[in-house]
Amino acid sequence: METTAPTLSRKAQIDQTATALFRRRGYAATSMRELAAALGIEAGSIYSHIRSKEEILHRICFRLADEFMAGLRHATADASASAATQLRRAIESHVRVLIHDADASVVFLHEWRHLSEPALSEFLKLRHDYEAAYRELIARGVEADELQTPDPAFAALTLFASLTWLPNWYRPGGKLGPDQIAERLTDQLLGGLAK
Amino acid sequence: METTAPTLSRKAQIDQTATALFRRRGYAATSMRELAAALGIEAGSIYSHIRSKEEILHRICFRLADEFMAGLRHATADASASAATQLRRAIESHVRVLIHDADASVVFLHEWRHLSEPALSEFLKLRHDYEAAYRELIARGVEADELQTPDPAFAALTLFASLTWLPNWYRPGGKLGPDQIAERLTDQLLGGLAK
DNA sequence: CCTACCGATCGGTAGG
DNA sequence: CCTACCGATCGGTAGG
Repeated sequence: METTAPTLSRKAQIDQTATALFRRRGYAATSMRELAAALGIEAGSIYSHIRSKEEILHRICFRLADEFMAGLRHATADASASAATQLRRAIESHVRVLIHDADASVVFLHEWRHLSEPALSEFLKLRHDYEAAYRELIARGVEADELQTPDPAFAALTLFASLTWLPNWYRPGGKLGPDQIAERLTDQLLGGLAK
Repeated sequence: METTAPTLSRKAQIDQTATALFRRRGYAATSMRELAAALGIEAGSIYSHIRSKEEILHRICFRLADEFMAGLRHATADASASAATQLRRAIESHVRVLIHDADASVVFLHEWRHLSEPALSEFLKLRHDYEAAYRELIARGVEADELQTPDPAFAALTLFASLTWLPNWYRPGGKLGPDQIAERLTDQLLGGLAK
């Protein structure tokens, strides 16, 4: 019987193990020697697969940025769908990424500030565009009278807040799945506004 | 004319400067030499006022825990007030601490994990009790039919999410003051539920 | 509060 | 992938 677990390349193993460590202890507090120990090799050996510690962080942050962006594009691809529907789909996609790639998501959310320039500015621009797209969706929904909220900007803030907080409480196998979480967020945070 | 600015003790200056640095760069990524430079003294000199780097973090985290706890106690002291009123007052108090002590609040919210035992466990217990008190308030409000929400536990999560996210967007002098933010949070997050 | 320093650890490299 | 090591920097201390 052959093994079914796909064999990760050493580089992929490094990324995966580093992601878990960066999440648990923070990027700055994680040493390359800890990472090496977790991989069962010596510290120096890591550098035949990667160039620097920050390169790992860079890869994690921008890979996740890509995933979130791709989900958003997919959710808004159907121009015939209402803004409310596009928003719900976007939230669902975001929640799925958070849940499916939980460790990397938390690193993406909290450790990006340790990127140095010019990566830091690139990252912030991506995040700004992502958030702007959500604000735009909410604004369109309000304008089309599909959504109602007393303060669209505030609604967007609470939405991002809840999405960012999710990894702090979500446990796989809990009573709420991705779809139900997305539904609750869409309904409750935006004022139960899907009319 | 006498100076009105109160002269901070050197220890208080160290705490204040460290708080700003810990917020901006993170606890682990902030060195005592950076802190010393920001204070205009040499690194070794800091240690005539404090015992260790972690002692500073400890003081920040537990001072803020005290502030949040005291606000909660004050908000719930009037037993004749409804649960909804107590909840609104508690949120107002929390928002005021976040805004008034912004740097320290962010350190409290994100850098506590660098505390070592037994402080870490003490801290987590305080936070757990604090969150439990909010869940209790929400549950009492729902039971008394003063609040309505499809899922009280979920409402509590979105509330903490929004409170934790606030320092990320709040700018002093913006259009929303503490009271209005607290009102929006109470109304919008809990389903516009103050009947 | 400074000078001078401690041992430990950091990210990273050379050579095999 | 390991051994052996680099210079830099870390938190912290002794002595004045």
